[in-house]
Amino acid sequence: MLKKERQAYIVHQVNLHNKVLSASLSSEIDVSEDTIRRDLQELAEEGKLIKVHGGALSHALHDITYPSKKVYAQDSKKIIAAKAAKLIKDGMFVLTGGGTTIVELARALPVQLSATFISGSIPAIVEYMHHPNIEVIVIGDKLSKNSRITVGADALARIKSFKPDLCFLGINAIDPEHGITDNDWDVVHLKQAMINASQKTVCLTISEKLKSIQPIHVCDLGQIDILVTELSADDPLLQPYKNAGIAVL
Amino acid sequence: MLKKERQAYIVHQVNLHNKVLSASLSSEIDVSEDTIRRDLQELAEEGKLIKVHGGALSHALHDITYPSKKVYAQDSKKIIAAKAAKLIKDGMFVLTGGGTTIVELARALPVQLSATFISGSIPAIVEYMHHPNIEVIVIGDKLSKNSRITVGADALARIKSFKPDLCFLGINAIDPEHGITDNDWDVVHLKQAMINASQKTVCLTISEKLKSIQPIHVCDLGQIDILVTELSADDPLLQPYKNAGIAVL
DNA sequence: ACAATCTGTGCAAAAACCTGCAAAAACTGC
DNA sequence: GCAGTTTTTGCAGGTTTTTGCACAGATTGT
Repeated sequence: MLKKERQAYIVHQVNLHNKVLSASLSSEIDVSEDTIRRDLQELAEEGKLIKVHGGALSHALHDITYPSKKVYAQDSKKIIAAKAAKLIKDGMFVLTGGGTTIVELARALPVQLSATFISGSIPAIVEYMHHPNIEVIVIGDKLSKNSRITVGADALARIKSFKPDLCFLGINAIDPEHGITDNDWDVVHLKQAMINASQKTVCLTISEKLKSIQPIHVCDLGQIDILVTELSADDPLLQPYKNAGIAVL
Repeated sequence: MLKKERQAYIVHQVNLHNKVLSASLSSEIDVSEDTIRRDLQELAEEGKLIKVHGGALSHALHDITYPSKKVYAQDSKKIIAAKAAKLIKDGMFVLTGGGTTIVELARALPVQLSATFISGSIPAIVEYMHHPNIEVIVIGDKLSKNSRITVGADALARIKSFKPDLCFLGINAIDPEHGITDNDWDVVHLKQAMINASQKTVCLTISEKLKSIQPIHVCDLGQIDILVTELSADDPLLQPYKNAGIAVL
């Protein structure tokens, strides 16, 4: 990895998470902490960030206006993203849906990961675009404004033409009895196509949605392979899903 | 391998992957690293890429990671965008390419405009997404990181299936004699497909590029209908294009 | 206060770079 | 066609940059 590239990544991380730790950057990028420190120092001199003991902070954090446009339950989603990111290995083809959890997953991907991501979600694509070693394939079609994902016959047909290793879905409702449900007709079709195309399906959800139901049926529990929540794997809430044969992280 | 050919290959690699390493290029093309270094140096002087220790980076990476950096000649581009926006009427189907000028156009669209935009440029799509009355159709395919636009056979085929009223292209080089030229093989194909599909083609460019030439031919002047620059329509620089039958704004 | 962590400095090895040079290739004018 | 010139390329050398490590001093939290 080039020095400039590394520094660009650090700036990106700072802007994204408002803070970075020297130690975690060091292990992420796989260089010594000394190098990270030297990078932070240079970037601080250029005014790109603010260096503090143990890492660096973004300039925005020092601003008076700390906008509370926080994503709902963002902390939980970060935990989910970190767990899910570990499932992706170098060289994989990964299909992802939309939603804030998927965006968090995109942000949590390690720098050195070299994989191909297929998606129709514009916010997710924007995140993938920033990762140096990730190839992006955009699924085209009409853009649904509220979900910010492409939907329609074209998108469905294109998804069918792939055979990705993994598929990540952020889901709105899951229930041991009724399986996965949703409330948007187009998005339901998309999710079904994605599940059918993929070798393994991973569902991401915050625990709050673990026993909820929406009007449209997406698929039964049998069709999903892995469920990721912010809870620890032995939480009693997850037992019904383990009983259904789903691996729980 | 010819020198020009080699340099074109390097530029293409940079456009595609956002970075190149001197060492890997050297073994790929089978020339010494010194030669690669000299190439990178020349290309950097021409502004085609950014040379760094160990290789080179694309300009796009810098734009992405340092968003504070001003878009080149942004004031001129805002003027161009304002003029171009007037061409779009309610109900139209509009095909747009990529580039900062197109993004400015997207920002300059009036709120009440209700039209359908078709594009493969991610930054442009992000802008369209924010407009309440605009429908967006995304052209899918592999994402070229440098130009942040989808390129490939799929994108070309999809463009051919539309018959939009207008097509807006941000162009890198135009010349009264050689017409429109560019430097990225994939983008050239895209532009050609867009021009052929559309009923009318509108080219946006800052005056600085009015008499410049790039290595790959896109189309002749006869194929474009309207040229928009930041200059006033009676500027002598624009006379050759008016003589060629192009409407100038 | 003390232990753990983080920081700055100096140093050494590796990698990348620059300069000058010479051979080979391409071009030029005759 | 051919001698002379220019361009291109690889190589040898010496220089600079980058990076990891060691160690001593500073900072932090309990």
